[in-house]
Amino acid sequence: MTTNEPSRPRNFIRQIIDDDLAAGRHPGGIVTRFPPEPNGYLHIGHAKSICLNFGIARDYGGRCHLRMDDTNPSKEEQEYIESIQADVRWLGFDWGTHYYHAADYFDRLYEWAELLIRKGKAYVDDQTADQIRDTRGTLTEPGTPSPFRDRSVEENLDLFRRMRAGEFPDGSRVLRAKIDMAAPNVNLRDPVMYRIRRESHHRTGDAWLLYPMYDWAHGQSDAIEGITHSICTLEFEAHRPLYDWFLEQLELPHRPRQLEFARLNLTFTVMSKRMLNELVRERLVAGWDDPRLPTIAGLRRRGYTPESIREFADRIGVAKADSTVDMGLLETTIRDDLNTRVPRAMCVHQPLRVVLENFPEGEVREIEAPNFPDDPPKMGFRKVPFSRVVLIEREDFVEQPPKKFLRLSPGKEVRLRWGPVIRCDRVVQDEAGRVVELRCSLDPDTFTGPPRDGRKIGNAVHWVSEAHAVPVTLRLYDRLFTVPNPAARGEFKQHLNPGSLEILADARAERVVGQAKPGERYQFERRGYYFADPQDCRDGRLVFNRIVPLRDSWAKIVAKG
RNA sequence: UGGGGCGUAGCCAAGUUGGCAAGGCACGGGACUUUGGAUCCCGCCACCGCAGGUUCGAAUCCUGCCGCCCCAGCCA
Repeated sequence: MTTNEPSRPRNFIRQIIDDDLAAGRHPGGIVTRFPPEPNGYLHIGHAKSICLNFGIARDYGGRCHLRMDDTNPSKEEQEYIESIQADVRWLGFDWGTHYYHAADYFDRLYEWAELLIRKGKAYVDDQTADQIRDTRGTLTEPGTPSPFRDRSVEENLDLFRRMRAGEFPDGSRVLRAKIDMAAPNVNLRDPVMYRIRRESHHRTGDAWLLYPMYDWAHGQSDAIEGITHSICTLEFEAHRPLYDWFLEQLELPHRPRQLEFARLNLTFTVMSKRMLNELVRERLVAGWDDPRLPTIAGLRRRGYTPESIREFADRIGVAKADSTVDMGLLETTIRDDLNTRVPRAMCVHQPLRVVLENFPEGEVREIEAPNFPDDPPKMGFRKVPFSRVVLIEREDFVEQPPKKFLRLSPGKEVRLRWGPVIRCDRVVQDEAGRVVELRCSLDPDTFTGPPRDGRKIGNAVHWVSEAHAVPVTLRLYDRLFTVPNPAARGEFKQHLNPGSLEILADARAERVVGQAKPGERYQFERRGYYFADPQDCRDGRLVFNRIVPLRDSWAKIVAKG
């Protein structure tokens, strides 16, 4: 690229908007909307849409509305509305005063429905749901018209008003658009516009028992709000002719344009509301905000930042081809984000006692260590207490080291990060042969620099002073499923990863970590990025969620043999 | 032998009017390193779904074929 412009996400939708603008089509500016149905929690697929819609509004100096697509009283709940608002805000977007509900348009929609009836473009159908389905035809055969299709305008109006007044039982009649029962696009075979449902609506209460269908409500809602580009996912592409048809019949001055893009799929997880719902309901996860879930709430609880999710949305792009993004890309993105903004600290996950025999008992040496070694001034320093007994990671000691092993083993040396070089002199085992302690000696000249004799020390391992260690609980999260595409075939729950959560209750962190506030993040050196759980850090107990492990190239070498 | 979409490297994805294939991730190699982290270099043999055609020249235009996705809720 030879352009010096900061790379703006380019995609076919922005292309279309550019063209529209160039043609002078939107003098009032660009208006988009994010229209979730409040019947579940938002997930990262929604985040893609949110970033797209709000991102466009931001970049084109327009606005983006948040609209609850609440046309179905039986599935929607207040809890979801609140979570949706919280999630969009957390992602960093602001709808200003433009918060709406499709339900707020029920009156207008009703008036417009009467208008369609008067134009002879809609009729009341007395058939049962089964009859309607049976007469819709198939994908290859046309449907057959309802016997009620040609009622008079007067009769239709009368019936429709009585439907509204509650004279008929649920499901007994519907209002249908009169389009074409032989249309090759089945969505145009006289789609249902209204159904009767005696249910309280979370917003309109018992004011209505007539509820509009999505197709009838959506485009009109867009038109009412002055939406210029109504961006939705691919499965609505076949609905676009219907979307346009309603708008055309109503002869509204404002004509929003529907555009469709491919929804996000991610490997090793599921994104469908149904499956997510099942996992939560059956307690296979701890709730909608379980850190293993791809929900916004889950990612937030895990410790992901809104910046990383926005960056992820930019990296994956927007197109029309069905695609499944590698979970590794999300992980890389959060690592990149956290790398430069989170302080480092040491935390031993599974401690092994190391006694430094030539260091005086009772003496404590305060070591100054940079919080961000790549650029120390950026985050300053903290004091790390050092004493005769330290704890190191069990896996950093191996009695019979494989080739290329750079950590500790009998007779070998290793550096304690920011501390001295130590040599393993003796291994203490219990009756079962399990290593319980290492007796080591340190090289006092190496506290602040390399060995004077120039000998090379392979690696530095993290450690904590036993006497100063702060106990922490670590929750190591891993992918929720063991296969790349759990939703593919069969029962997705069969592929749940039994190791998706490992709890380490005996981890020990260095002193500074004891001051961590809920919601703070650290990079525990050589292990990964961690997040002090906002809810479970209580009564002085520290619980950290592993956001993502560090890249582990040693594991890769081992795996290759 | 319905309609609507989509097919560019293992995964995403740019490719405006045809001029002769961006970038990211992953992967491989190297440099550097008191995180086997980070960073920096280099590489990643692309029959642009396939086959024809038009053209001096096609991922881009034309024709035919193949594959995948969506649609037959009084769900959204």
